[in-house]
Amino acid sequence: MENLSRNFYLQPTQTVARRLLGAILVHQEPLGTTTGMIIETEAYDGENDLACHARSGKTERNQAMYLTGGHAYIYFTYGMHWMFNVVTGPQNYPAAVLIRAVKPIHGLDIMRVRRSPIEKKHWCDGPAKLTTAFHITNDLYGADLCNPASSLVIKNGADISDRLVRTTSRIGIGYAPEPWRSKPWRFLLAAENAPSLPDDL
DNA sequence: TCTTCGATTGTCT
DNA sequence: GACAATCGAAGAA
Repeated sequence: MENLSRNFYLQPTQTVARRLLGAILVHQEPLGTTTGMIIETEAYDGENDLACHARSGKTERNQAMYLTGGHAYIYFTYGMHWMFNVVTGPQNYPAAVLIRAVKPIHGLDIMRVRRSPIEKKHWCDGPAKLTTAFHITNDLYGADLCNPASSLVIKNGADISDRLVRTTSRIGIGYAPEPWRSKPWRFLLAAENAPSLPDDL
């Protein structure tokens, strides 16, 4: 199973968001390795997208969005939650895909400790939930997901057919004006539709 | 199952 | 000083 390539992340943001469905998020930690299949994403596409954090230009917080595709953009919000995004597109084009949900595969014992007493089906079904279960924090800000030596990578997973994918408008961006608020840039795969995996992870 | 609401702090205006 | 790419508990139905 191979890491997704740099070229993969240089595709248009919406394409990357759609194609990340079925891919495998892998975090190697001292305690062990946690993995999960990505089942929900959102695309944020450049300074012209008024729902994107880069809408007001480059700041200290969002500078990672200006890196070349394939890096991690991580930020803190609502006073208590970490969010994990994957930067897309060429350098200096601020776009990213928010990873909103994954289906846990490996490292379940580690996740159980972190997410207890919540029941398993809710361990990773929200963007701040999966960062807790996978222990993704600001330490990984700007990390290169294409570097094989990186502790956080995304691997090629299952090919997801269009009939299993739903799109909706993005969540939590009520401040954004139209047409951005209604752009169908959220991509979902129902957890029960997520294919099972080869067991060579 | 659905809806409401409090928690809590970094970042930008 | 306002507010945020949210979560989870609690209460209603």
